[in-house]
Amino acid sequence: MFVDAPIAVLTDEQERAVTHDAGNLLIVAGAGTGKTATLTARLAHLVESGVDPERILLLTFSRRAATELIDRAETLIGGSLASRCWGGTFHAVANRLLRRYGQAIGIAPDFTVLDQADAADLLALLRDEHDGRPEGTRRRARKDLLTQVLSRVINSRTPLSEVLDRHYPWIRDERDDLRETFKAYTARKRAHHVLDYDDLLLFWAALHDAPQTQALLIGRFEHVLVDEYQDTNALQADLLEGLVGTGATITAVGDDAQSIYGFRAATVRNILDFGTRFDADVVHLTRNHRSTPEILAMTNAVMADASERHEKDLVAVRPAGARPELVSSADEHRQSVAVCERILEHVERGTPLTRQAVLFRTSHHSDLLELELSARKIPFVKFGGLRFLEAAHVKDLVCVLRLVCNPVDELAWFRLLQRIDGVGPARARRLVSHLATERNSLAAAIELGLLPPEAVDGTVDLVDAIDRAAVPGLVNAPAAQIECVRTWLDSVVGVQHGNRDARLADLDRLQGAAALSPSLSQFLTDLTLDPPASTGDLAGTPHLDDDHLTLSTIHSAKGGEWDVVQVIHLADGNLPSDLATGSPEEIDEERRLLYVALTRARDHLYAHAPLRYHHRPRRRDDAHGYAQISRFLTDEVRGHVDEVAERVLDPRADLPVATDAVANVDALVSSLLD
DNA sequence: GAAATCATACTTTTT
DNA sequence: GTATGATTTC
Repeated sequence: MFVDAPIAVLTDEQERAVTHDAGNLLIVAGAGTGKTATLTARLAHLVESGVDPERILLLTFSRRAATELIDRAETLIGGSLASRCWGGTFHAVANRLLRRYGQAIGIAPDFTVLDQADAADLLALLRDEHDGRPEGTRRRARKDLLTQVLSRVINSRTPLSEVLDRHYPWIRDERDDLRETFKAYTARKRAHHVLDYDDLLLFWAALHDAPQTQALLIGRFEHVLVDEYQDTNALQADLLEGLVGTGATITAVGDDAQSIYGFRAATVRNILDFGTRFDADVVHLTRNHRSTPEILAMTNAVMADASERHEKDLVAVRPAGARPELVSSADEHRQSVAVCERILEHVERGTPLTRQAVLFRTSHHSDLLELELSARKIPFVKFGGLRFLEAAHVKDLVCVLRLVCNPVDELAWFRLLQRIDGVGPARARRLVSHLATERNSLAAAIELGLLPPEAVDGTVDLVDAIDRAAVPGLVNAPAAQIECVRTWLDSVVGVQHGNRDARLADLDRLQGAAALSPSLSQFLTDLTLDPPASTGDLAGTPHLDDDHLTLSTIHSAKGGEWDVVQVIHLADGNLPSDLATGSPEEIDEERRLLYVALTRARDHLYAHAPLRYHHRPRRRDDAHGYAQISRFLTDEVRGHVDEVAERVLDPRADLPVATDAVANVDALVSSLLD
């Protein structure tokens, strides 16, 4: 996916960044200016100049990005030196540090990590426990929202009431309930040695704050390299400050024009303030080595309209190429056809599928295209969007496995017990508190009448399965452990939501992936901290050898580049998404999103705009689904593209013909004549 | 207290 | 079109 050729010879501006040796450094690297090459070279440079790789920390946005950086640095300097340096996401690194040093601040090393869905479940559970049923018929915030609110409070370090006012005004009057729920949630997590994503960062910060652990960490990392700095949040910036406090030198790389994670409380302030806050030198990379001048002219024009000014335009260094095309199609279906035709054209002209990508704002934007691709037998791998982990059957498997590792995992019990006929939320809750206090006393629970008779068998089967998988002999054989619980699991899979066969296949794939893990708990942690990013990730390697096209959300395409890029659904409501047009800031972020998408292209860029949507009229006053072309494609921008109408347009010709209309009129007339 | 039915926000991007 | 929560039913 990341195919950019390393730049053999560094430019002057890159060279300065690579060899900088006077404290903290900020590299403002515009799109395609050789950011990865520069970071790689700097890593290699550090190692060659004698820094112990063990004392280098690479903070990236995904584990994939970290391993790629390390691999490339290795090829530069040879040997396996670089493989010893630390790398990964903020969360993954926090996880490692806390397992090693957490004990000193009261974190048991065997904590489990809650993913967002778990956190939401727990919050909902506690809210119900706490305020029982609220008076009146008032409708409460849904549980996903609870995690969002709390997470924003923590990551942006902003008080609850302010977060509510600014971002969630419609649930402002639930503030008191929310506060109580959040407190109970925190207490419960602490009591059960469970950390959520935000806790990982908070406790990492605590490692810096506590004198004992800070002493341990002094000198632990000499150099910290942070990628995609524009997408970090306030809490993460504080973490860097903590690292500086232990003697680390920071190199941050980012581009304020590519900041697209505001919804996760990321703030451009981080990159804007870095220079002063960390007393850092700033180097700008402005020469774009990736795209043709024609493509750059268009992307520069898109950013020119941003309400917030950014660095000056990028300068192209590549020779002239083809102008980007703005392709309008009659509707979504024609758009898919147009995309496929261009893909095949480029394949014929010598660009393999792996060097082509189709990008879009939201995951389901590719639904129709996926059908068309399958029909034409064009292989693809999709990145981003609904994750594997969120599917009910996968969560079920994960919960059983968590119980194998930790028999008192309340959340897991709570979820699984409800899979059993005759057990709902109320019985599940009572059983959970029983099982959590008196381990393994299922028999006692049955005697106490906590289970209705018809549910006994299913529950016994579940407990047996877990016991079988938890025998000491299997501890280092995750796949075998999964096998033990499969019989029970397979009996409940798909009962609620159907689609049984596909779900069983998913479980098979997970089992295959688990076989590669050293232990079950390691497998589970990896799964939550570094979930499979693409549909192909778990399918095993054969998939990846094949020539395949990349489909990706724009968010997941960050950092990637392809020879041919097609961006689809450039219509108002889709990009900008109509869910994100509430404030000027949000619209600006949507614009940057488009900018990120367009700047992924090296040689050929196509922007697709369907003019009509059959399925979903975006607005009531637009009942026929006619679309406005994205507001970001202004006349100025369109001056830099060739406009292609996929087909002579008379959208009305596509309206379904009401075959009985004439007959109805005739019937009416004849009835009047009677 | 579980299961079935109903009503109504909400619909995205990810560690 | 969907998923979650509230309500009613068994």
